[in-house]
Amino acid sequence: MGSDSRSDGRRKRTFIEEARRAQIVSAAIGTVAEAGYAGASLSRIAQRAGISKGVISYHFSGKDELMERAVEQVYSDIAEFVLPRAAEAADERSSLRTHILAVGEYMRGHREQLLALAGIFSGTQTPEGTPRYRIRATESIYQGYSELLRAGQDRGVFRAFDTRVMAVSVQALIDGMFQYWVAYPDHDLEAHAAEVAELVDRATRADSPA
Amino acid sequence: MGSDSRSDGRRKRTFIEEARRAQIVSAAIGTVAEAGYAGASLSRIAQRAGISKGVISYHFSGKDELMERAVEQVYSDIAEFVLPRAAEAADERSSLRTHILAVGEYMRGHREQLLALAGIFSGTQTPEGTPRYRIRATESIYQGYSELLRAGQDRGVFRAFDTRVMAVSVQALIDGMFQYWVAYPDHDLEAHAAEVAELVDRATRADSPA
Amino acid sequence: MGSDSRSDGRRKRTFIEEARRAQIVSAAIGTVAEAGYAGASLSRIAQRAGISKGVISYHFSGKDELMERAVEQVYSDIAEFVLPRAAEAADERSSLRTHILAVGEYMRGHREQLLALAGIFSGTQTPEGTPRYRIRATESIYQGYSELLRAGQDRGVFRAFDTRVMAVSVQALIDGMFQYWVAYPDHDLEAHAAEVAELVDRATRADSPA
Amino acid sequence: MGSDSRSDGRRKRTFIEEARRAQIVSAAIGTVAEAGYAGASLSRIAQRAGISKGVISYHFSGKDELMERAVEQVYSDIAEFVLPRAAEAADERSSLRTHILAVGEYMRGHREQLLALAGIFSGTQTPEGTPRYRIRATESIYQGYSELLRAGQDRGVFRAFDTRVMAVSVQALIDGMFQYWVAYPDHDLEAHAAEVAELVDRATRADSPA
DNA sequence: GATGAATGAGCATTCATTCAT
DNA sequence: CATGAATGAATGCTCATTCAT
Repeated sequence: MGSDSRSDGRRKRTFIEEARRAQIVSAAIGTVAEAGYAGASLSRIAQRAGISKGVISYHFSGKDELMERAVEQVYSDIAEFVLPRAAEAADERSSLRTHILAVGEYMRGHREQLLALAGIFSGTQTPEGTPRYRIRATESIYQGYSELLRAGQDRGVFRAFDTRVMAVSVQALIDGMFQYWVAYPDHDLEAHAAEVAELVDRATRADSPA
Repeated sequence: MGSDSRSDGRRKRTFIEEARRAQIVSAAIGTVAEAGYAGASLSRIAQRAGISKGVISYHFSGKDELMERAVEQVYSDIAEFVLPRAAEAADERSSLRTHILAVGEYMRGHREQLLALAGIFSGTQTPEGTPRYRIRATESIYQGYSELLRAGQDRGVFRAFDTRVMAVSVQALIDGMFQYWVAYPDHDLEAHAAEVAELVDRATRADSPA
Repeated sequence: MGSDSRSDGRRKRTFIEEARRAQIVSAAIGTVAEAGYAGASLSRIAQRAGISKGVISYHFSGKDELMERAVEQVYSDIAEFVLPRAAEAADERSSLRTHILAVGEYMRGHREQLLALAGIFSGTQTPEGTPRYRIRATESIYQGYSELLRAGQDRGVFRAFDTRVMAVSVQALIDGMFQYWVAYPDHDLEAHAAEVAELVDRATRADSPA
Repeated sequence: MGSDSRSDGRRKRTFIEEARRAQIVSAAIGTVAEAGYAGASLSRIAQRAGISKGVISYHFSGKDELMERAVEQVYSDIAEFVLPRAAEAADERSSLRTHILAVGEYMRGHREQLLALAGIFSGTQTPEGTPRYRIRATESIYQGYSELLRAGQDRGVFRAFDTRVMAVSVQALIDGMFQYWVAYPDHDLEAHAAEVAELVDRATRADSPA
């Protein structure tokens, strides 16, 4: 450690070390998606990555850290897909709608990643102590929505409501859509997303045309 | 078996057997709420119930059956609380709002039960194969909402929308409310429920004042 | 106990008690034949007999005694079938041959009993201490053959050989025939028995036609 | 797996892995011989080997595989002892006799191994379904004898008989000899083997001195 | 006589983790 | 950097047996 440590507590990593980590995280995502969190033992993940079990322990402090990184990975992939699309929207109403539709679109093309996300969230849930990293992850989502909603309220596009609760609700609707799609894979995700977008629009917009 | 079996496949149970089963289910709920699904080993449940591990195996075919019964227990308790209240509502709009508020109210008084429910759902989730009993449980909820929504549509109280998607969405909003409350126990559940009720009302009602 | 005890240590048994015991022994035989010794738990045996587990414990000192009685039962059934037939034989050579053929014949009609016998012998085998009752059971068979063989030797029908070893060998040939039939149920038991009878005859008879 | 697998399905094994496996198999043999199959739990075997229980699971897929390997070990040891001796025999009659005597001789020096063999055979016996590996093991013995017997018949050394039945019978006589010796450890194995060899010779040889 | 409820030891197995090489 | 060998605790479950009713 010593000279390799940084002020933020993270070691400097070589390029090939990062590549190994990415490879392992990817194998972890695939394994959780395929076998569920309970079935995703380190040896199974190692097997899928074509490496030895010890390598995982070498690169990650433990299973927890690995799963945390997997969650981060998926979240950042989603954000990378959704945010640019939402940014193009004309106003907040349109942006909110676009968010929802874009997430639905992303889901359709990345079932495995979403499955892994859900699996990890489920598997690591321990009541009276929602894992730190999970709070961190969802918190940033809530704040993104909250800011959007408040901006819309300020500009008179949205009605008055508790932005925090509304942010939680939007995310809940998206989660619910995903969960339903997991249980019923043939479900029409696009139509569902459109219906949810409409629902949210009606629930949030200023009672306009008085 | 033989002469003890019934046409519905359930054995006749003595009073004291039912009492034991109820006691064990209750211990299971408490343990899952406290330690999460992963931490709710049979021995821990037995310990909490003050009985020997074997007793659980004696009364239940396995951990799966026990957890299934726990879910059933919680669901029927919720229904017992919510349904009578919703039944008194004047019309479907009011009934829907009452549903949401009543569930919120129930949650406040039964955190442990809800925690257990969430823990069991999380812990038994296996991708590509949502457990039969879980589908059964949620399905009945979806159908309840769907019927209410359709009735409201027929009577002109609700606008046109996909009742299935809306049912899933209402349930998702409630789940989200609960999850948020789990992460932030000091959160104002009552206000949250009211906000959700308002959200749903706006999203579903016929655009009356045209 | 007291006044009910007898000099030989066995209690006097009522008629219905004997009936129960016979019923349980029969269920034990059927269960071992069907599920193997390992699969023949007391509860399974009780289930097959249509009684409660406790009844077995009430009538037998334990699983060991029950299995012992089952072995006795099968042995005495076999003897009842074989001995009269062998008794009609003209001389010892003929009697020995008849023994072998009769046992083969009995096997064909009582696969279940033999299966149970083999299962119990297998399941209760503990090296460095062949169970007492098993020694007793086989010992009486060995002695039966030994007497027959010695009588034949005395009368010049059989050649000189160690009668004990020969007795063990005859029984081994029969056991082997049975084991083979278990592994290959379509095997022709009658032909096998005839071949074994011929084998034994050649191995034992006085080298007469010098 | 992947790159470590071979066309025959067996992984390449390091020297030290083979050593551990051999050590564990040896401990398994000793434990079964001493405590019987039922008493040979993995923890007892591990204890005897002076290792942790997990090591067994690490090297073998389960108890079944371990026991299978133990059987293979004993069989190959016996074959290594018996076959060279039998190969020196002048003709088939002599070879058959030598087989029997050599097996008897081997038994005297390897009681533990034979005890284990018998224990495993007994313990894994399940009616209506003799374990695959056991059939394979005995089948190869039967075929060995069958070939020898047929060769002898072809050369006129042996009389006409069903070679399969005779092979089964020879093996049964050897098994019987062993079982008797287990029950009566002081029994004269050498004399017994000689008597069996004589028995078999008389039963099989061409009725020469016509 | 009979029952069903309860016990508790024992089982095979899985797994995250550690460590010498 | 990477490996495979080893650990040992923990899990769900089975079962013969006991005992109050």
